[in-house]
Amino acid sequence: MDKIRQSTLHGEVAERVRDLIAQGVLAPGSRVPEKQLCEQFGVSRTPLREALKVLAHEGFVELLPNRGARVAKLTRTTLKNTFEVMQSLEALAGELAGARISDPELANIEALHYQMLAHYKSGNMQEYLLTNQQIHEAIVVASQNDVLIDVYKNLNHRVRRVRFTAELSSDYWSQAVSEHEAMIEALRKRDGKELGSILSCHLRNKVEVSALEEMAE
Amino acid sequence: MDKIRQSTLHGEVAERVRDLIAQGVLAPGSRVPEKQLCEQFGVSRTPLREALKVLAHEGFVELLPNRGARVAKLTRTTLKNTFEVMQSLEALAGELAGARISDPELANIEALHYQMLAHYKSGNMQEYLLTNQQIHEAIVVASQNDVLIDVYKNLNHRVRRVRFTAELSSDYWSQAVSEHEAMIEALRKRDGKELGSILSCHLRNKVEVSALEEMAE
DNA sequence: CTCCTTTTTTTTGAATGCATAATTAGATTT
DNA sequence: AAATCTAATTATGCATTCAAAAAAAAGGAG
Repeated sequence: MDKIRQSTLHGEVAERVRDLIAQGVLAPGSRVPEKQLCEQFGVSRTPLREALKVLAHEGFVELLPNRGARVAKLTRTTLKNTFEVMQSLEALAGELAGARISDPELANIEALHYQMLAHYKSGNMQEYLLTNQQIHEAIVVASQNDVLIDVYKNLNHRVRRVRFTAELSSDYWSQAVSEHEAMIEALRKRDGKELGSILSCHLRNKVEVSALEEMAE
Repeated sequence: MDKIRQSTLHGEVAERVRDLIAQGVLAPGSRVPEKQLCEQFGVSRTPLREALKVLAHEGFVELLPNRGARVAKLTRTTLKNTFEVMQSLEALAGELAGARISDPELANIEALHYQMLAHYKSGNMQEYLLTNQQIHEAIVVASQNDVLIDVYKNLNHRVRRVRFTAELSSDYWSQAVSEHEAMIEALRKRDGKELGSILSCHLRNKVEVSALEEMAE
């Protein structure tokens, strides 16, 4: 069952702006052109500004007094800090998922896992990273902790713009894959403790950080 | 050095509304009276509504289409989930703080610890809980991870309205105190691993949850 | 008196308006 | 021509206005 899509105008606008930032259309450090975006979206400044307030709170933009919103730069430090927190949240998610995951959810993750392996074999980095990401998200969802899911998704959003652009070294890549094997094994045994500790050591984040660090700031 | 206090009107308003919710002036489930609050704060509806969008994103209020904002109810489940995440974040904070805490920060936490012990001895629950809270916050700050600090503070905000109203049983209370002793010990040794594991087992949250559960929803 | 319908009032969501601050463009001086 | 000062333009922050929706009040039937 899907969540009720509460369509609020400012919410729609926020999502569009988030996309523009993620896609790099709005460059880090650049100002957010209110008027132009209003025309582009066909809305007045009110809902756009409401959206900007939310985005500022989320860390996507910075509000400078009397000079509007600027796209926030993703510094190396912030990126590292974000991954640090996400890793910890994933560890918690793994622990909880071990106890709470449903059979269909497990089956879905297994399916994703084999997909991911296929992408690994064929060397398709883009697809690999996407599927990898979906697995991690699925584990978080399986935690059944709405607050956790919420916070995780928000952090994930923030780093979206540097995601999927990384080049993994083959060493790290193969290690990440073997860790994923262990994760699936732990999940099948519904061993949350084990899954949690694998995830908290899982160096996916570290890999990405090292690969992405140069992109930030 | 304190952060630059960027005073935005909507930010101020958001804080005021948060306070009203925390203090119970705005009851859970009740509607947020825009007009009245505007008069009370002496601002127009624009900044108030901007604040409400942010508060909705933070989980303080819910926005219902064409019927404005309602104060979000803090259900037992949400409360439990929130503490679950906070506990995990504190564990991470402890780990990081062990490696990164500065001498003045440590001294400050030690001072707070003795204060807390004094409140324990004199049976002053209110002051005890407040100081206890300050210690946990100080550890989070000592992690030097801005993202972590940010997320933690936000979650802390959300549960503020049920904080400091709990009645702890003396058993739990004494155990919590002894755990705090161990925490301080670990901090002195700058043993992040140890501190992290103490915090992740620390049942302060559980205690509060059990005491607070009846208050929620 | 209770329940339902219709009208009035209030509230909400979003656009517009306006004063102030910031930016740009142009003029003046060196 | 470079630099500084001034005027025009534009952008921003907040208040106000307006149409549509919801809530409340008044009226009428059973």
